[in-house]
Amino acid sequence: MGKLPLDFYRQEDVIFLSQQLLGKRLTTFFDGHLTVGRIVETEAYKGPEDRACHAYNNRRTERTEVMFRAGGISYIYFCYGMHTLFNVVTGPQEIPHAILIRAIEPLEGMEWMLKRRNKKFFDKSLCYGPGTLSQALGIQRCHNGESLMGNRIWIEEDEQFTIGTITSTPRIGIAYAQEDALLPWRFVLHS
DNA sequence: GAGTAGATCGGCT
DNA sequence: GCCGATCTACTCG
Repeated sequence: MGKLPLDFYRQEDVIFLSQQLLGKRLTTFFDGHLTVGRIVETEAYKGPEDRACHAYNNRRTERTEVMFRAGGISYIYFCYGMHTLFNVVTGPQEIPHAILIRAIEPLEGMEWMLKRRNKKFFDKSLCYGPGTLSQALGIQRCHNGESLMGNRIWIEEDEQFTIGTITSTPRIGIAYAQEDALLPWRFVLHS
């Protein structure tokens, strides 16, 4: 219930969508274990015109191919030799936009998040950061290209939740993107 | 508490 | 062969 529909993901404005995802419930259901976190930080990667995007200049490789598919699927890749980063592919087919989910706050399934992260108690490091949130939710590289309409990974509305203040800043870790490194395409939700 | 080195490997030039 | 959409532990003080 409340699962975001395909129409949502197929919208063209990836900057707008990055802000819309804030406050939503990112949910996974693997091996009978439900884990849910509220999305509190995102970054927009705007396809061909964005030097920070893997699909900059419409570069098509085996890795970037999923971004060219129609919105509503995952783009998951391996970074710095040890981290799995989860993105939402958006826009129509052939437009390689994606949104990196950078942080969540745990809502359900805390004991499984702790177990996957090998931690005893909650603190901010549990799922605050793109690598740690993937680990807490059990997201792995084999889930790349998976539909967000299925029953393993999806995003749902939270009718109870009232959105707070959103601020925008430059994106993290993309100094190589030259002039595009300064674009204010990172969005943070303050509670 | 702040700053930084080291880990570690796939993707692409 | 280089370096990355990062995290953690360890240093120093």
